[in-house]
Amino acid sequence: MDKIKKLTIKDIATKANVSTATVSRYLNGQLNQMSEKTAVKLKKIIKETAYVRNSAAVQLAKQKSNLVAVIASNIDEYFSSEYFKGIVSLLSAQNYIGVLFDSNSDIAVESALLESVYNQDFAGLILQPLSTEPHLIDKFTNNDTPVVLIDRDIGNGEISTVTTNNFQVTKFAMASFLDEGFNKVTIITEPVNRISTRIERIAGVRSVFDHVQLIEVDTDHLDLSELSDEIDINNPKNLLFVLKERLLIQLLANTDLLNEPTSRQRITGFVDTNIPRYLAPKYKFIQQSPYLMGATAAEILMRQFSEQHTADIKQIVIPSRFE
Amino acid sequence: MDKIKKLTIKDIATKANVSTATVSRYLNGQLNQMSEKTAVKLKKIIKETAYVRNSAAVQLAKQKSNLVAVIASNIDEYFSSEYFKGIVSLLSAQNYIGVLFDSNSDIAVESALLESVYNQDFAGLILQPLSTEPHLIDKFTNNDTPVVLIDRDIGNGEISTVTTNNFQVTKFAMASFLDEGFNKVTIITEPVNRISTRIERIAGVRSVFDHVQLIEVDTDHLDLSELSDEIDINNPKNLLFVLKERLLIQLLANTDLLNEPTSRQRITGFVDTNIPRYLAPKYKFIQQSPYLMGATAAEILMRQFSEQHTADIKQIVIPSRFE
DNA sequence: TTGTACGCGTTATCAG
DNA sequence: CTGATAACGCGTACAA
Repeated sequence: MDKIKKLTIKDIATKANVSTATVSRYLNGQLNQMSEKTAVKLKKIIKETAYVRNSAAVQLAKQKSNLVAVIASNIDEYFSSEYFKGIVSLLSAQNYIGVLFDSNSDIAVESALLESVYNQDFAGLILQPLSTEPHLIDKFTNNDTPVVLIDRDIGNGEISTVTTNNFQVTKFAMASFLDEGFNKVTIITEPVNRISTRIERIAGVRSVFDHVQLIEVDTDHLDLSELSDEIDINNPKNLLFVLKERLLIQLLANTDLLNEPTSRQRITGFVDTNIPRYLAPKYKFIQQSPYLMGATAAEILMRQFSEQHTADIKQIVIPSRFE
Repeated sequence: MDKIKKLTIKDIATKANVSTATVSRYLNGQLNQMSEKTAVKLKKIIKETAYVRNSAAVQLAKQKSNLVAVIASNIDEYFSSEYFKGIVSLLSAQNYIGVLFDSNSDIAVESALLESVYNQDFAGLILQPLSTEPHLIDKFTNNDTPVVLIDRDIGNGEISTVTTNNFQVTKFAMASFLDEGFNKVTIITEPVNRISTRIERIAGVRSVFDHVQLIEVDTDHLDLSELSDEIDINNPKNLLFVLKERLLIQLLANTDLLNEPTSRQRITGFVDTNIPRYLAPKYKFIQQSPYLMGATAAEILMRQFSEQHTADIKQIVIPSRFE
């Protein structure tokens, strides 16, 4: 039951008959600054002793942690956990740790989290933004802390961003439905606010259809009967386009649209999981690639760690599929 | 665009005309060790300057971080994100940070994560275990790092654990179905292995029904037609009991059980979200309280932070509801 | 190529 | 009640 005394860089230095500075150089990959003999010796000893650096000390000396903050707008959603997985898989390969925070779709929470993250010297930040206030992020960039936005844009071109082709893929899908004879689209979404994904998707619909109805609902307090009153359900040329999977599932499960005599697909939307396909195997939906989006965001972030003056801002688009 | 120089404890001490030691005491809440006057003065200055401690320095000095590792067996599941939320809500109130890791249902990954977490001096660990090897956890307890298990037990009574009443609630639900005239149960689950939740649920079924069929499937590669061949689907007295929500949804969406002429509920299971209820509004399912489980685990963990020799091991049970 | 000495911000100890 | 000072473990000028 004894506490295991952890080795320090000093112990390693002593064992190897070199100075701590040399060990430190080895640990930081500055192998060209020492004889090959020394490097080999250190490699052996470190392996044998299973020595690991004390990350607190590293952090204190370097004035940066190995923590990357990831602020999701809602971690309940499959989309979030999936892109978080993508982020973590890349980060951990470079010994960074992804820390997941949840702004819970609440701008005040987001603001508090950003403040807290800022104060903790995180090495970087990946943010799925709620607000469009760039000044919240300026603190980080002024502090040389790289920031990457994911999923949503905030409209200033200063920050690297990973999104999907919301407008294009929506337009593509809508064009397909137009061909099938639809003449009206009812969009069902959570409140649009200034959320770029929703704005772009709606624009995608409007670029194809003239007759567009927009219904904003609250997922947690959805009144289906109230909703169906608003929808022109008996018009077979009215397409339902649902921007959020949970809403889509609820509608698929509770309307008769699935068992239409015409058996024509009259409802579609953005999906994250396979569940909508269980419910309607022959329907086509728009599917994103959250894992890839996360991995990409992490990659961009880490590139900014190494490059000195993070000159090139990148707007990366990971396309979605309509299928 | 200037870098903002962060204040140090030294700066505060100078401004207040006291020593750094005094400031440190104030920061640690040792208010009885100083005059009220000093305390008031410090409070004012710290508020005005918006000073925050450098957590790396704290960590180095205390030899413990403010990070709590949370290792989930699969973060894709709603159950995980929900209990993680519960954990975070309690931790953050005490300035601890929850770090989410995903063992991805892979014992090798779990083992590697534990090793990595151990080396990073996390303040504590909340683990949803895959393996039942206690020696993986001994390292932590030997090191005075508190550990709490969540959802699943590993069978040695040495570690605090938060679970639900898998056996009891299953038994209760089964008794209700027995009353309705069922005489056989088909359990559909992912491979049982040594996972305590699954074992207990199966035992709950067996405590009520004599005729029990067990089918182990792989969620990601589920062949529905193959499955229905195995099930005695035409026997109206055969109940389907599904241990995993994703499987349950898939079955609900793809079988005709929902539209039985008898309109009797012939399928049930454990659920995490409302989705199964969308599909079958009148059915009864077993619902856990993951958020509460997480909050409870965090509370136990934090109690172990303060108490010296974490004497009392607790086995907490958060009951599930059949409704 | 290698070593020394100091800085990083905080806490703990011991002396007043 | 308060202060001085030695750790804590590592990175990095600067020196050799």
